[in-house]
Amino acid sequence: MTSGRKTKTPKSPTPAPVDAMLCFAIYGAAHAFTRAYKPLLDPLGLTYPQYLVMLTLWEEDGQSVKTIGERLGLDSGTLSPLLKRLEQARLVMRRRYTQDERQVRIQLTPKGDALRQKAVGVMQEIGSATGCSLNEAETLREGLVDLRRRLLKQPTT
Amino acid sequence: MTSGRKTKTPKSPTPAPVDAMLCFAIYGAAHAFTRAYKPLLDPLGLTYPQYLVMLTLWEEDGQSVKTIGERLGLDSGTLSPLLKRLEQARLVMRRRYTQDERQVRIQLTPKGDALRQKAVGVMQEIGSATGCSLNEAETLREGLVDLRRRLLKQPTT
DNA sequence: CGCACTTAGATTGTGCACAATTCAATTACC
DNA sequence: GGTAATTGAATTGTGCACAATCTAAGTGCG
Repeated sequence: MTSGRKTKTPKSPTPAPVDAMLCFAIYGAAHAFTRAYKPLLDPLGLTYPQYLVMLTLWEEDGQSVKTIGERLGLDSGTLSPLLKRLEQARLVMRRRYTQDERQVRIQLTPKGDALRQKAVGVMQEIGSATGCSLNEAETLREGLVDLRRRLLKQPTT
Repeated sequence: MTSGRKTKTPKSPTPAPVDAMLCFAIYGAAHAFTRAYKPLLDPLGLTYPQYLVMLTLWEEDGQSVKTIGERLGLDSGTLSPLLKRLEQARLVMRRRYTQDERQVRIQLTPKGDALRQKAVGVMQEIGSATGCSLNEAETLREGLVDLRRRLLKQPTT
């Protein structure tokens, strides 16, 4: 309540900035996450988006590009070069399915699978960095997932 | 303790993915926001980060690049080209301060100031697209701001 | 078969994001 | 005054993100 923000330019209508503040907050939190992960991921040779892709593969190996894209909300234009870099780093292999040669199956190499061990430490450090209880984190997560679903549901009109 | 999430590949240790899920959620929500804004911002000729910069200028005109960067958490390497595009679009002007010529003062043009009117509509549409009550939005926002603060507070070791 | 249609990935072009570097202006200290 | 250190922007290089486009493989229907 109160919402005592000082507006310094009262000449034109500046509407209640609640939604603006929410978009600021998400924007800032997303970047903060990326920055917090960076020093932990650098020793592993992974960027943050690459780490997210590896997480999905550690959870289930051998997914197609499309499947990974659906989970992370990314398209092939983003994933193709990213997966190429992971392939160059010898963390994954890319093979066409024999039944349907349009699909590319992404599989962990032994090196990529082994990296999972180190990732465990990363997750723990981030967990402590957030300083959240599991309850807090889960509440926040649910709110975000909900928000995301609602935002994507709009056909834009 | 407990952390009863189902793991699909039990062969290697996949730790409780609570934090991983949170980082997924933030990542996804941030992208969802960008996508939700895109069709609304396209007619204005703004990208989402450009819109955020304009929001800060509508709130307070004549800020330096450094000030804008601190508010949004961006550095000059990101802002310089972005502000140049806004200048090319005749939405802002860039002038050096006379007292300290190292600083660049970003000022709205009449066109940039006028755009504020249309932005009001954008904010309202997004507000309804989220389908959140103001309370929900505010709770979520506070959680994110908190999280961000804690993440950034780590000196990384 | 032959043709339109759909789908999976890859490619191209624009723009954001940051680390590292460079440059100029200011400030501090002698 | 003169040199060193600091500060504000800009530049360069790498990588993410998406729209639009393209190719090739699969599918449907006559």
